[in-house]
Amino acid sequence: MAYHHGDLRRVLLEATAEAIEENGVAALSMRDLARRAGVSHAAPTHHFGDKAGLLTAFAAEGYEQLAQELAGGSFLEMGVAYVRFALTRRAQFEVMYRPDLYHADDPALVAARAKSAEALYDRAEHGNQKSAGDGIQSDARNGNQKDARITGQAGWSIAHGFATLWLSGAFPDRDQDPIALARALFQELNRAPEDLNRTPEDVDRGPEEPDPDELDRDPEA
Amino acid sequence: MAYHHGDLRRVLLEATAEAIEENGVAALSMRDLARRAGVSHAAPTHHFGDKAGLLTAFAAEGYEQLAQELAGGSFLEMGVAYVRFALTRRAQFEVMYRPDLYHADDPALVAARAKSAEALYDRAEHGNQKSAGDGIQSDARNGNQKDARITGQAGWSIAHGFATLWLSGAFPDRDQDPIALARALFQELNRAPEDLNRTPEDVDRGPEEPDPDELDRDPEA
DNA sequence: CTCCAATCTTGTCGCTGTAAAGATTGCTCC
DNA sequence: GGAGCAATCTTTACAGCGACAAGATTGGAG
Repeated sequence: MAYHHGDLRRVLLEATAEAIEENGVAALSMRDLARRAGVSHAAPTHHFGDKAGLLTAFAAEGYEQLAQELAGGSFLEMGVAYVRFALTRRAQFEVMYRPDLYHADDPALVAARAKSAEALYDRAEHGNQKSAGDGIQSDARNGNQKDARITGQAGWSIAHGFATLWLSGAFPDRDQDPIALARALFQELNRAPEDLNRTPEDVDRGPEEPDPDELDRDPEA
Repeated sequence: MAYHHGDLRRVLLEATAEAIEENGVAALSMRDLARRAGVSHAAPTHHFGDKAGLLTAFAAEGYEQLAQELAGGSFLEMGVAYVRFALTRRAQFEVMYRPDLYHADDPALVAARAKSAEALYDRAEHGNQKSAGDGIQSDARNGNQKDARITGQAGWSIAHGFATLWLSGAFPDRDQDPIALARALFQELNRAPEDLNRTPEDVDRGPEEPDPDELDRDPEA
């Protein structure tokens, strides 16, 4: 174990995920990470400045990974991918949404976070290419960007809420497949939003001409 | 500041909320609470055993309060009440859903948590008395308890997800009224679930006779 | 009035994060 | 190839933390 470890930074980030998954983020300790990496207790500080710095890098990496896994697929599949990410990369997920743990204004982190948020809203806005009947659909048909954001935030909320509730053990069906349950919950999202009486501010937002690439409205039911 | 403080336990619980709202739960310190209460550093331990014990009592109190604020009102209003609770009693809310911070098997806490969960599911099951057209409705019309649980979990998820995302600053519209935004998101929940093709296991769950107290199905759209 | 149990204090221990200063190494430039 | 330099890691030190043990103080029951 020489002075130059090779890629201590990377090793520490992986040890972070490991440690959090084992003992929770509250019990995370820099010195424990150093021990796991076989390095002196002050070595981690050199790479990340302080504990918040470590978690900043950890969260930023998480946002990058999330943005990547969110790319492609329908709106519904994006929700599924969101939940899958939360359950698979549990440690990253838990840190990402606890901004009191890291430097929330770090440029790299802000950029990564914006990237994944963009994926979320983009899908809500540009609609759902291939899953007519999936349960989650976009509001792009009326070209209303505000509705798209509402749709995106609703989908984000239900996916995020399910993931956190599941992870915290709040749901009773612990033996069930969480992904299947998540799909069932997504079905509860609006499928026929044309009966939503929109508020006046929504309407004057733009002309209501139907979208040319409207292809996800199926006449069933 | 005599030996018998009066109601140190209560004072400490209130100081806990204060400290968490100021510096986040990660920075919470028993010794700081003692300082706030004007008491020696070991006094809190006597009342709660350890830090996890303090947070156990704190979370249990939170679940009690939540159950209380969830009582009464429509299914939609319950969602609103949930969000309002999360934003108002932020410290309690943050601790409640971090079971790694407290003794999750504590009897008092388990009871309190069950009480609020019961309120959630009950409303989903027994339906929505007064808000036909509110956007969230129960599935009780087909007497299917599984659907009711799905409905309840979907509502819980979207409310919980919105609350946590809002609190973590994930949404861009920080200036907007969060309660109004929450209402808008709840509108995205299913209003016409009769077009949901239910799976076979759902169907054989019981006879499909319509509920006698069916009163929230409006024929619009 | 006495005694006891509840309450709070004091002192101590090992652990933590952070900072400062020193040791070792690899790389660059001459 | 050798000097110097910057990056990397170690060592040492310190204050704050949670937890424990032992002692001081108090209110109330008998």
